Amino acid sequence: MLSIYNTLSRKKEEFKPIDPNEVKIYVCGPTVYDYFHIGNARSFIMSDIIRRYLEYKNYNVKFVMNLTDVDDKIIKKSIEEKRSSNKVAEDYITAFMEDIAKLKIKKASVYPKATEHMTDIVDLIKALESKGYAYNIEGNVFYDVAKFKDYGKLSGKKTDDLEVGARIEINEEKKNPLDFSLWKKAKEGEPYWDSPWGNGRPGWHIECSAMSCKHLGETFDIHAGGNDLIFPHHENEIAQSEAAHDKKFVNYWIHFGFLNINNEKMSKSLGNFFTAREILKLYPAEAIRLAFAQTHYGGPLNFSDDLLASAQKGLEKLNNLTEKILEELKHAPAGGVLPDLEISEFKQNFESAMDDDFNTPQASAVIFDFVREVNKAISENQNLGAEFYSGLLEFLRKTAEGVLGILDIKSITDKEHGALESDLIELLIKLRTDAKQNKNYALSDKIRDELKALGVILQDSKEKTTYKISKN
RNA sequence: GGCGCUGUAGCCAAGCGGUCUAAGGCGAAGGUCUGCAAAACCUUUAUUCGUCGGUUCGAAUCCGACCGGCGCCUCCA
Repeated sequence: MLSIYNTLSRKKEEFKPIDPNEVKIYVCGPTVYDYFHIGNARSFIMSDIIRRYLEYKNYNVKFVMNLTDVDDKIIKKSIEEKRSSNKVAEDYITAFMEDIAKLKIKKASVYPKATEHMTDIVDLIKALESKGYAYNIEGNVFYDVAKFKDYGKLSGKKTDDLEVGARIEINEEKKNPLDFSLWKKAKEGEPYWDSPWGNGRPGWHIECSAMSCKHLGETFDIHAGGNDLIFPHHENEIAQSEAAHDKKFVNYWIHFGFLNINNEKMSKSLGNFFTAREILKLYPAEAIRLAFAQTHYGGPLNFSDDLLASAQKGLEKLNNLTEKILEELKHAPAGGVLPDLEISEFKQNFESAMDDDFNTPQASAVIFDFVREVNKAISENQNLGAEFYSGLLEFLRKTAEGVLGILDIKSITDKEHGALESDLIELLIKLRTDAKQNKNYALSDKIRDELKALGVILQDSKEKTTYKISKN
């Protein structure tokens, strides 16, 4: 049984999708005015793991991530760079897709863009207006927060408290400082769309309400995003969608903790960020994913080089074992020995960890327990059967690779060199082994050193010498 | 001021009433293997969970106070 911590109730709840076979998820995607940073990547990666686990559990997952491609920041950037805001958005969408792919994040079912949903957005605002939740002041349309009695139910805020403590700039036009823009009147030089209130563009919050409804329906299962979106963004989405449709908007709200740097939130405005692409030049996606998976998604995580370095180090263990399994699978006899190791137990532990509000730290601990126990079994037994090894591989394929995305079996299979190269290396190893047997250590060490200089690392074990290509 | 998160070994981090003399990763120390080395693998590594009280047969886990870190209330994943 899967349980999920729901921000709405502040409790773990049993997960029951509306349709028993299909899960509908909406995750707030990027505003495409820049490369996304590694803190944003945490939300994307964690929502990817959630999605993958639901698929592991045989749900059909409809996963929607919006792209905000019209916004103040994009306009600002387009002015700075003297090119159309369309072009700015387009370029960063391309970059976004590249980075997402490098992080091994599965593609969403749909990436709806705000600019392609103007009709839906306008219709939604019209519906709110006709129900008395919106008011128009000279082409600027605002949501009337006072009309929505449940306002604050997600963030736990009371409108009174907000009014007292808020640092909201008083806008003379608005009835209430909490009211937010649904439609912004176009200013000189800005992109605009036609609407019943005149030329303008949508506010940020309404996009998500309109697009989630369009692609997932008026009520759907899971809505996820960063902690900082709880208020006001998600609160406003609820206000818009529930006021317009008179039904519950979302059943489960999931929020991700921040990635901090020196215990401070990583953010564009503080300037203390690294882009995901920078980090991807230093570490493989698997290391980044493991580093994130080793902390629960809801808590804060302090980002550092050390964090990624130790994750990468840990990953080598997993890769070594996988490599060993693949190697053994080539020779292992059918019907060989089956050691006393219950793969099903690890599978069960993995599932119960993930079932408990996606406890990825526990789940990755299960993977490492598995690695240790398998290594032990391999060293204690001889002549292990092919059936055993393929069972191991199957487990890793489904869990470490399939759900957590911390293993890439194919990259281990595809050695980065051709058949000729591997034959030549094998030849040198053979010559070195002969030299060793003749106790010509000067020569054997020379071969080892020269190969190392070329990035080929030899590893002697009892029966044979193997090699590894080190990536520079 | 309001709302929320958080404090567990040298570092990162699960656990949230008994199976905890507390997972897992990094690091460190031993060991196996080896001509040597490297790698790999194995083993060990917190009687203790910010502090002080309380509840309980029993608390890292619940309650209270205090101390410390962070975030949201303005765009932000």
